[in-house]
Amino acid sequence: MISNKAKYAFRALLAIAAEPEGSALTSAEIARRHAIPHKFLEQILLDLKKAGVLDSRRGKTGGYVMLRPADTVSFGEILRLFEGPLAPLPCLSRNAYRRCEDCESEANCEIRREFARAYDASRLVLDTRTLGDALANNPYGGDMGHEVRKAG
Amino acid sequence: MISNKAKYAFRALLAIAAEPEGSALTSAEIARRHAIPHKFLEQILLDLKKAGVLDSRRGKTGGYVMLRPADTVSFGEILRLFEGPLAPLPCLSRNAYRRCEDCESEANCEIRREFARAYDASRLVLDTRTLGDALANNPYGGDMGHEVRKAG
DNA sequence: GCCAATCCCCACTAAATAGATAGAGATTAT
DNA sequence: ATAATCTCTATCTATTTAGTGGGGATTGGC
Repeated sequence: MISNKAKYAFRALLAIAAEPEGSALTSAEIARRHAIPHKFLEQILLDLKKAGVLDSRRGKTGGYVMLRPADTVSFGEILRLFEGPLAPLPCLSRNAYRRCEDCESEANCEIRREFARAYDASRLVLDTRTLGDALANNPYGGDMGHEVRKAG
Repeated sequence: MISNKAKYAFRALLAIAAEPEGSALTSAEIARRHAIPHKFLEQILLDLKKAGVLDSRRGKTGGYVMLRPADTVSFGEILRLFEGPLAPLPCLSRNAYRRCEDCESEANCEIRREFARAYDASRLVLDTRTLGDALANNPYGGDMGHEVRKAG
């Protein structure tokens, strides 16, 4: 199960990305819409800003906007930001590799071999699908050009 | 990342399943071989017994044996036993479904839709591959008949 | 019958993580 | 000025993880 924090992050990002270009969304409004504790959400949005995903404006007409286009932000990237490595074993993480202390031989480790298969399968999805894909309501992830939302 | 507990469970199961039929393996021996804290491992083996995966004999010649054949025990089953539902969201778990409290419509939830894709991919692997497959060192999971170990 | 080895059961603890809550400071439009 | 917003730091509580520890029950060998 993913954490509430990560789920809140996705809810917020999808709301911000769905906003018309140039128009900012406040943390209070996002919190209200999705019943997210406001101060908790502020921390999350701040993390997303520090990670270079969001930009923000302060003051009366402030709020958050996407810094990068929604179709360049993958689900895997956001998940890693809030949950740490996605790999089921430290010895399978490319980004945060650590050897299992009790492992005699990675090449012969049955656990590693089987989990690598599961991890590869889910990573392929998570690192491929983007916020843009999700908003486009496009089950097979084809190129949608400039379109953002396809009517149902 | 999976828990130590789950990892220990896999190490123990693979050791027990690799044993010749009818010969039992003691918790002390498994703990020694794989540097697992003994008392912690005992709890794990007991859980596996209660789940109907292992059987045990007490007393001087005691130890643990597989209750079910290794090729009927999937990685997903063991993982669920120690980690709870594998689904990334409660609303995606078949076995332990719970509605997301803040969700207005599951059918229209972008987060649910995307995570379903990732979950399907990894579940397909975890619920298909068995301890037997892993021990057979058989990367593509074909039928190995009665063979348990294929020489390298 | 006794002993030692083993599994079985239950209680407890220490550290880390999740999920917030709180308060004050910085910036900006009006 | 002021009110609304983002920004930063600290703190708190509950849960989970990863064990540890002390016995009790069962069994085989003597």
